[in-house]
Amino acid sequence: MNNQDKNSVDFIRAIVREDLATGKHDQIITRFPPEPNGHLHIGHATSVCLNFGIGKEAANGYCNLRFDDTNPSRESNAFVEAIKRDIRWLGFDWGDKELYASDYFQQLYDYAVKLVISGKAYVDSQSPDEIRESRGTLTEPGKNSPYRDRSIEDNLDLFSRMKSGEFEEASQVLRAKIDMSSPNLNLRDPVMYRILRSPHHQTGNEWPIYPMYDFAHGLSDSIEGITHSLCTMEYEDHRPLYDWFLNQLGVFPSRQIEFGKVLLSHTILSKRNLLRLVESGHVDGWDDPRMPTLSGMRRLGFTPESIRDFCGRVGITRRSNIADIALLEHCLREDLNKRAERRMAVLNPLKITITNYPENEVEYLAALNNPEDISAGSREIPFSRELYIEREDFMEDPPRKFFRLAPGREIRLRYGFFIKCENVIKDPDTSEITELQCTYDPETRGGFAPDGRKVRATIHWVSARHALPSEVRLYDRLCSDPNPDISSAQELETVLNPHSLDVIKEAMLEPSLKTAGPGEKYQFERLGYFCADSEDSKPGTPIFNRTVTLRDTWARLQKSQKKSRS
RNA sequence: UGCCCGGUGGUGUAGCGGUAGCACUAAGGACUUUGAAUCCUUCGACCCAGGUUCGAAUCCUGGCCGGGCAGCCA
Repeated sequence: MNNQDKNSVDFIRAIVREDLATGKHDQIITRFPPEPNGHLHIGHATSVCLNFGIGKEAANGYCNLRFDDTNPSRESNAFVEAIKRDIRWLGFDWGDKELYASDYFQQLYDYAVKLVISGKAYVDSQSPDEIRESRGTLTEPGKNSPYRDRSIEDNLDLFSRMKSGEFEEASQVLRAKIDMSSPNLNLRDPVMYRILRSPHHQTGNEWPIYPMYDFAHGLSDSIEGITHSLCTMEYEDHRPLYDWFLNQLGVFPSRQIEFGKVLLSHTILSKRNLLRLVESGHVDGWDDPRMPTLSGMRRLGFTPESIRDFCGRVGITRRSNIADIALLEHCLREDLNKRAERRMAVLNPLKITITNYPENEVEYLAALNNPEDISAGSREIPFSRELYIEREDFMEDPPRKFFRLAPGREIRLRYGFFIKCENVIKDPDTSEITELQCTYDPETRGGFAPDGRKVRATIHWVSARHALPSEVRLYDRLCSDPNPDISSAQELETVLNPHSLDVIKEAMLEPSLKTAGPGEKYQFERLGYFCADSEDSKPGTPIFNRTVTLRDTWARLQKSQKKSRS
């Protein structure tokens, strides 16, 4: 049984496959139904990929984008636009199927009237408090409303007066007449319509009453002919109600199927806490590169391909799960490794002088843009007497296994020359190293030694005179804890990674980076993947965000050495 | 002590009656003009207890653990 079953699909695709095979459906229609009251995040990406993915895979299938806009008091058009942008960016397309539950308000109202006429719905004039009290609890049944047995005529009259705006908010509701003693709370005469005076972003002031989710959602699905209505597990208890409305009305029976939400380690995903982050100023807004929102991830430098790959690898099940952010990062690196052009940049510069290199000379050396993709070509980088290298790449007293530059040691400058450290210059007061004096071997141009001698290390560098000083923002995971417990954390600070952002005001970049446009992605060799910030970069002075580091075996080695020493 | 769902290595997932596969992670090694990438190796799991069966991760029962549900939110 050790052969990979290539036909293995998630349980939802298995159902779809079966429905096609049995002829239950000859066309598959799904929908992605965001409420326009927040931003999409990585958790939503699973659902986007699932719904649009299935819509795309099935023969002549498709997926509607339907905004679930039944609560005007907390929704807005700005969210509609942001959500559309994010889905498009992720790589999905809804054709002309940009739909709104509000498109069906009249139809939904007519359905409600039908239920009133058939004695399955009634207007309840209890206060919200009374309704809540009579609903019962998890362990006790509810009690019937005193208005439950109003005549159909009275109900019709009252409901139409609700619609014409005669009543105050919260004074009346329309409820389905089901069973106040049901063990499923959703079936205890759920509210179908309430009175809301907020203007609606799509329908303006046309309606004073709005349908509740349970009533609107399934019927909207049915109206659109949705065959498989996919949602997360918390709606499972709503399924009997979903089916009840469709059955009572005898309309197209869309099928609701639930799947488990995907959480991500080392971050926060709940709408409430994301909002807290933004409002408290811990992050810079919904698109702060630390945010797990799609807009934040886009700004950080994520590619849509990597996110889709991640969603596919995590898969779909009915279990609750927390995916490891390391998997997301892996998907990103894998994608960027083959696509991002390489550049050199020194984050923490240490000046070196090549003492045997002529004072005013400059020469240009060819560097591969992407060793993984020769078609990416090459570029020329200037070399001169004074250079910057990474401070971390030199140690005066190197430990075992440190292969980089050290006194008397020869290493290679990438695409440059072999250099040897001859002298270390320090600040006499602080004894901080201020400069290294090195010699180079002109015979090693391009990094090859004609005599065949080897060096242990190759490091990156930038010509001091030609370097582009630039701001670089080093982002890291939002939370230090893999599974931050924010339910009990009063202070967000207790779960946030204090080093989620370190700003380097003056990193030294290779000059070719001067023209990097917003959103352009590069690998800074030996450091990581970086993306020109789309908000704060100016023409000629890009600001770079570190999207993700390279895997760093040396850093890990150091860490474990430190640990074993202490 | 209500109803519903779930429980396979650290994480995610496959397996659907013939005793566990894949990916990520981790550890080691090869290679290397990125301590990257690539390649190879290794560690590592069926929640528990009964039952059915020649045979159970798969079916049944009970328990334990985790999640969801008491908005005129979605």
